[in-house]
Amino acid sequence: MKKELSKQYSPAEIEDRLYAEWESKGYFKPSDDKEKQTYTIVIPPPNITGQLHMGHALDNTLQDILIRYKRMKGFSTLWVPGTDHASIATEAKIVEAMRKEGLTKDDVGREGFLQRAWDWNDKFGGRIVSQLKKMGSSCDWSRKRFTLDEGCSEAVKEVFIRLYEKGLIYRGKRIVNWCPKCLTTISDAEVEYEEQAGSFWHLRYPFADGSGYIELATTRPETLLGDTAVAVNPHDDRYKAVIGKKLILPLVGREIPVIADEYVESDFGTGAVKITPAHDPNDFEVGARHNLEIINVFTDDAKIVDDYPKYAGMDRFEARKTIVKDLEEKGFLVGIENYSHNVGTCYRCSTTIEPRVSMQWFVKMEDLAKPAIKAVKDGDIRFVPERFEKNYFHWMENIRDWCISRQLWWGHRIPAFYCDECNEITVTKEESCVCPKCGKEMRRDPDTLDTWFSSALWPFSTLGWPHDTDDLRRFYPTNTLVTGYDIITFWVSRMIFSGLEYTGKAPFDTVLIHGLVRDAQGRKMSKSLGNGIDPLEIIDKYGADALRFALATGNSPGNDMRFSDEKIENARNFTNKIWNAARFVLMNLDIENIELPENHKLALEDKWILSLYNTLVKDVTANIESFELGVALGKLYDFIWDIFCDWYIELLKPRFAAKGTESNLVAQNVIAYVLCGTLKLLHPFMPFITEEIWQSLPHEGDSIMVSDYPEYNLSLSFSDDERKMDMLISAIKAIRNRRAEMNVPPSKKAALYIVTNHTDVFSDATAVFFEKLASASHVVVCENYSGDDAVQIITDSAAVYIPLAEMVDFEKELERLNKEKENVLKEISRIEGKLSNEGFVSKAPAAVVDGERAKLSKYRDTLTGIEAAIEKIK
RNA sequence: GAGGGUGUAGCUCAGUUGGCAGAGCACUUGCUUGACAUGCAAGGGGUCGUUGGUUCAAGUCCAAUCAUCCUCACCA
Repeated sequence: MKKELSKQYSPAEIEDRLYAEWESKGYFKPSDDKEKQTYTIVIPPPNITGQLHMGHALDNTLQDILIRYKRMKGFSTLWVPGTDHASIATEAKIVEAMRKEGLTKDDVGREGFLQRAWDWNDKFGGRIVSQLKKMGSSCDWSRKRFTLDEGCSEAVKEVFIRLYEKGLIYRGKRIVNWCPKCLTTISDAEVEYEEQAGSFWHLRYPFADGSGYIELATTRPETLLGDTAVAVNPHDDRYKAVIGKKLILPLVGREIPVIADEYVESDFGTGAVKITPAHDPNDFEVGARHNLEIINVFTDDAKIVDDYPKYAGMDRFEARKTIVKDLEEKGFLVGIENYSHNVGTCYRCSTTIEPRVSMQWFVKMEDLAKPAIKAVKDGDIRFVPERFEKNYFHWMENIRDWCISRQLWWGHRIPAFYCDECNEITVTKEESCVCPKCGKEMRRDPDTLDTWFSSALWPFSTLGWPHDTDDLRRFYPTNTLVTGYDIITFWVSRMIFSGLEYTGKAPFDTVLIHGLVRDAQGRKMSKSLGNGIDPLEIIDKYGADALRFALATGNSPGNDMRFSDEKIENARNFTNKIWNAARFVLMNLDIENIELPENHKLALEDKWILSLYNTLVKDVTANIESFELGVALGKLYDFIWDIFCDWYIELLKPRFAAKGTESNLVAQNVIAYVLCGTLKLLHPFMPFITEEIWQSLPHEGDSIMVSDYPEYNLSLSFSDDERKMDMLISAIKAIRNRRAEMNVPPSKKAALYIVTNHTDVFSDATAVFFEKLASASHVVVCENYSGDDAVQIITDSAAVYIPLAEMVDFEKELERLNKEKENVLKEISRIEGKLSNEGFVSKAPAAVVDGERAKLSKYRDTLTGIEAAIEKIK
């Protein structure tokens, strides 16, 4: 049972071994007992393109804390793992890899391309899984899923068909965001706007009848080729007369009308706007209202189309220069103004988005959004912290239809078929079909679905939906969703409306939001900056527990955090501290079983540590229940380091030296009991080290991870003894303090005379503490001290005299005492002021008032002591 | 344009329901004290951004203001 432990903790030796044991024993799977209450988390599936980064490390640490806690609390827990095919990101990587081989998508064809994509998944999908295992994540790997596996694909088809039949999915010619590099549409949510310095070109368009010009301004002169009108505000007096007149489009020569539309703001620019329905979302709407022609001027990759021979094949930015030059030469350019404006870019490749009119599939959002808003308003789902509900509402209340078709191959192919003969559309789960009207073989839509369409179904598709499986009945709805604030709109909101629409239930009850992990300077970690930190390197160097500690401690929900060397070193030091505390305990342990502390004749310090431990159990439990994981971990840190190590272990050393005594036996039982319980409290946060130590201690059961979580126990609450121990501790600290002030080395032992009313506390039994911890040669508790030439240390419960007269400068000592007296008097008058305030005494809770009274009496005792000391010196 | 976050020790950040301001790192001093120098002990260092308000009591609640960061929308 007992092992020799090395002086320094070496995580590398134990982590992989323990993880393999846990997994092989099936601890990650839910309990077989189907009556047990369940607790379920689905993992935010990492993309198969990447490897684990610090964001994942944080996200999964938090999930593992929750799932391990609930497992120990007796829930049947399930953490469903999996990966996301990440259509656009993966496809871009494969295209890039092929480019290096000199190949294009068309060269290898759809089948060939998909083969490459699956190969990619085999190669990289598994890597992220092994990285999650390194973190200690207790996922049920037997239930691992992939957004593109058979089951998820079936769920996607089912949803598509249901929505189509309900009229909530439609196909339409709309203006969409087109990425000319990725060669696909992207949704509104996937567009990132960035401020760019640009120009405002003032142009003039001549009237067809030769009666002068109308002046307008544009940031995109190259789209002039597709202009089909110029719009003004109907109430703009400057232009009322010209509404309906024709203009000649410069360079092109086409006749276009002047139209009136409320969209135009009279006081912006010249009050006249060129309208290009094919290449601007607002213009598209104006065009629709006025029945304007839609003239597309760009190819897929944003080059000018062949219809304009002079510019054909030019890139849009090159065309801009040429067109501006031509306009200038022909006298249509009035001037150029510097102008900074927001430009939409692709969230994957940062290429400037080209709005483009095309036939796409959309999800009609209005009806889906309403119940999703209600579920959060009603509290069926809550966000932690709550403030993110506002973001959610804002997004949901202003939602526009969701463009779901993507011109990509890697993804769920849209289950729609078209008849080239009679234009019939059929939506079906089948892989091919013939036209129900004319019997001709139908052509399948070549496009795939937005990758978020499948991740929106993740909480239930992973459990077997649309089939009514055991897992779905047992584990759905899930409980907590843990994710970063950056994907609330992309993912969380879509899971909520999807869950409500297809299963009739909110997919989870709580959304725990965390922030970003930034570098030590507070910068976002990114590839381009090269400031990313690899969690696996950290694990190799410091261990997974240290990494988990560094990520979980001092972090509060929804807030960004910095990751730094100091933080991880502190975490590593903490693991080492725990290791050595355990090592000390084991060195002094010869009991085979830990007996409950109630059965023993407990010493003061035993009751004190048990009482503090008991409070810790209550606090940590409450903090975890309310998702204050950082606070809970902070309390564990303080208890282990400051209370357990720095005090209790030190207090016990004399008893451990006295082998074979009853007191020694009691000490063994109490310290083992407290250590064991504390390890359990810490286990969800730091699973490896706690398991390794727990296995070395006397224990029942096979693993700490399936042991019972400690419960608050009223019979371990000893408030009197806490107070008594505090008297001793503050006396010891005061003595140390004085000795340090006087530069007395610890090796210089001195006699202590303690004058006190609390002879039950300052007694023969506790004298040894002063010898061990306050450098006392011997301790005398007496009614009063009559010897002269002593250093006097006054606490609220005792006056301590150290005959060290030769080391003390009396004048300095008097000065110090007077200063201390002044401080105490200040405190006394502060509290007296408070207590003489009628409002405070009558309105504040009795406990607070009593607390103040007790403090006052302590300070008065201290004052008496100080005054006596001053008297003595004089 | 709309919404939100943050502002606490030199630095990075906690601070749960309002009840005497905390940690880590850094700094000063002293310690090879029988688990740990990845350690022990003692210490210095804060008008809790600013101004008002509510309250017996405000870092905490309210209002305003300054600084800073973010999200959403977007006017050509």
